[in-house]
Amino acid sequence: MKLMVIDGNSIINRSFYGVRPLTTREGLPTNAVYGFVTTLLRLLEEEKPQALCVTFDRREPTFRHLSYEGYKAQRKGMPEELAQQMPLLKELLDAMSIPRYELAGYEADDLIGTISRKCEAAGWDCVAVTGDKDSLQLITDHTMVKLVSTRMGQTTTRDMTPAAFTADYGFAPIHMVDLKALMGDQSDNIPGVPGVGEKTAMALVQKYESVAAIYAALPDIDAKPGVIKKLQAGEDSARMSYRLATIVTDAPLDFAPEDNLRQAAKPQLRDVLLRLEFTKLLDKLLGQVPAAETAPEAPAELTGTCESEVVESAERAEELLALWRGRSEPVACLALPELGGLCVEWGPDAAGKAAVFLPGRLAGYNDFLRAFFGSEIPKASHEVKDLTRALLAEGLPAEGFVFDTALAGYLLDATAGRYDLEKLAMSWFHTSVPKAECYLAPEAFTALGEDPQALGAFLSHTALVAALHRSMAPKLAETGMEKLFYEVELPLCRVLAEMELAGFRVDARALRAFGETLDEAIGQLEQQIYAHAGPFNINSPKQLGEVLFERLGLPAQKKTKTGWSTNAEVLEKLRFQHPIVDEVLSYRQYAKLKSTYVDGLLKVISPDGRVRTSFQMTVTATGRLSSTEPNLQNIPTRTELGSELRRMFVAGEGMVLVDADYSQIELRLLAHISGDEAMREAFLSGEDFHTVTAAHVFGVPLGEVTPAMRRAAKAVNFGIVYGISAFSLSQDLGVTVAEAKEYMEAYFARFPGVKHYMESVVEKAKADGFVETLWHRRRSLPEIKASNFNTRSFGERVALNMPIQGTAADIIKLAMVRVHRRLKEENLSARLIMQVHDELIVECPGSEAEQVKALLTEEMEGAAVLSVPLTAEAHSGSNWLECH
DNA sequence: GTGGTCACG
DNA sequence: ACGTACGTGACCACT
Repeated sequence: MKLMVIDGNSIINRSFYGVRPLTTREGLPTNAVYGFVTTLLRLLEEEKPQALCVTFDRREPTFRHLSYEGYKAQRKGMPEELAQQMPLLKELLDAMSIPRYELAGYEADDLIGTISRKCEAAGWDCVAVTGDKDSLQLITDHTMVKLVSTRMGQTTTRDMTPAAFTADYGFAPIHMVDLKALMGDQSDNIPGVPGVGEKTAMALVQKYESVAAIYAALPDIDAKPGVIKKLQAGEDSARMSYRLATIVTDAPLDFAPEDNLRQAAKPQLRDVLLRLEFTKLLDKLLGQVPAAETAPEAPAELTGTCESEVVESAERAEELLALWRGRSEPVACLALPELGGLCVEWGPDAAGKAAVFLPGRLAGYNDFLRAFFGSEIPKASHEVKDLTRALLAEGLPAEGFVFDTALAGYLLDATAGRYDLEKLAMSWFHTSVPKAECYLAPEAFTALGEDPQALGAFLSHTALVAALHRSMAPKLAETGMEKLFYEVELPLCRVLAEMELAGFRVDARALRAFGETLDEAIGQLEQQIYAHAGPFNINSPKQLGEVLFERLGLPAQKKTKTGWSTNAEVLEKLRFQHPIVDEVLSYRQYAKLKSTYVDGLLKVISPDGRVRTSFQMTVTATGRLSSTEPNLQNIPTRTELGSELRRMFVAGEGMVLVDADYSQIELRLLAHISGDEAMREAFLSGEDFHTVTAAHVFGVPLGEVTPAMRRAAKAVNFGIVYGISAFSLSQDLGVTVAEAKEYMEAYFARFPGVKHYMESVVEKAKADGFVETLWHRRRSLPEIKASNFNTRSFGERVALNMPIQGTAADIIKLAMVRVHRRLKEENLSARLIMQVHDELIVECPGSEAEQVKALLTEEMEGAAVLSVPLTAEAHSGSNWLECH
């Protein structure tokens, strides 16, 4: 029989430092528990013990403390994020029916020592799992130590048997104590013999085996005179260290190996795993329990109380529409891709009723959609922007959306990353729902009406939308985000849906021609580079690094995880050392333009000559939109060659583009939010802001500000918005850290309100655990309380940046809704087609250009009232380069 | 799938 | 002493 005993503290510690940070939706750290469980599962697989238990340290002073006060005095308390996870782990072990042992006054390894001896006495084998080399003294023919070590993120174990130990150390395991007694152990505060280190101690133990034998033979031992002297002087310390290093094997522990035989997990295991949000482990740990039995333990409104029907007659559909009209509570609705089916769930509060509408089963399906989505029946749905786009694409109306569970989930936790219904069920109700593939997989999708499982999944997701709405809506009110949600994000869905459908006209011919020019340049540069270094793949940072820094011997500047850094900043510094460097820089620039922009865009131009981006509303942590497939928010502008691409983005036939952008909105928000008088005046003066700042910081009149002074002031201005440090500023400006520090000090002296804002926002973030924008958009910030310096510093920079970047995002989103509304009200055929964070683009007939310019400026400037002017400038032109 | 690089605000 | 700007997405090489 075999028992495995795990050193709980040792393994959870390793997991904490070895596993990337993980938290639940509410910010509870779980990485150490996760690491522990995965390690445990692997060990069980490897050893297949019949019995299993875990030991823990107690905080109380140990037996060994009593004999030596300094013992472990230097051990630091565990970090808060780890301490929080200890009770979680214990709860999880209990749920898994794994016995755990702790005893006041004893450490985990004392308990392991005791347990291993009791196992042996009962005729059992014992496997002790720990990362602590101390325990190697416990190794016998029947006790093996599985030594866990973490190297470069990889956890490995070594089976230490008597043979393995002796091969490593050259003496028997029991003399590990003697080794420790001589060499000491910093981390355990065992002094050892002063002046005797690992080498000397190893040699002594290998020769004489024990401390007792060494001192018995002194001074006639085979060692240098100096060592003998140190041994003589350190005898007391050696004997005391011997006691300290000896693991207790007779702790008063009520233990019998057979009490630890593996047992079935307790029912609450499911709850514990759900609370920890260990979705992936759920299947593994609940093991062979059939799927039906692990079906969702849904909140009341999600369980079997839902009556459902597949609607098959126009009369019934009419009846239902009549029933829903005039409701104040929304119905929940979920549509299949391309409107291939619709499920509507309604009912008083919890008990739901649901109806499914399918094109194959309901004659007049399209008419029903038109009536349903053309009505004011209030609707809660999931990913309203996409549904709206699907409806509009079919020429159908899209009215009455009053809630979006994905969008609400995002506002309530902007860093969660995913907001699909499966994830929301987990994080909001700690329950699992069937996977969306159940009804989205091609087979299920086509046969939805005949497949009860697919239909059931579709229904339960719709019911989930209803349940989420009931839980989320009050939370939006509590957090002050109602206005942001109902007046900005939700109406924005319609605006973005229309923008995505509209697309942006691209001149494919010009683009192809540009591509050919680039190709020629790329080919030439390639030949020049090969002439210096022979052929290699210039696109491979690895090969390029080898060529530059090994073959050509250029001085390497920075390293990355995997090799030499070859980025533009590094190459810039090497430009004058070898002609190849400039060629590589040019090559990179051309290759980027060709592959990402020319080829990338050509691939996605629709037959009508337009590209259609997707705007993501639930991606960024600050509230900005993002743009994908293609990303139209990073079309080049900073270099002349790159900005040529903007010439290819053109207005449609007979149309023009009107582009309007906010002028320095983030710095204006800094002035507004911080309330700094001098900064506000700088904006009110109407002079160039960076120049005014420079005049203040350097104490010179406006007319005497040099370009270098302006550049420095500008860098500090942006630095403040990003959460500045003197180091980064110095890098940015190419000055010393000391000079950068001087700039910052001068800046803060002139703008004390900004300094005060920076301090108070960080302080408030620490108190609240989150930061927010003027419209109460929120970002939770568990990092700001972290014990790790870098993590915490990151949290502080985010605390400074998010309210500014996020408020700018709030404002332009509101402006988009306002612009959209005004364009409609004024019966213009102009339409919004792009947003790039502080810039909006409208496409309109040439005749509307002047009116649209005025309208854009007015609605953008009027979107917020700040204590400084908020200004936007509009230009028109036939392509993006011309109008920006 | 991850890391390096580079395009944008 | 720590190692540094904030927020994104696409492409390429390489595992």
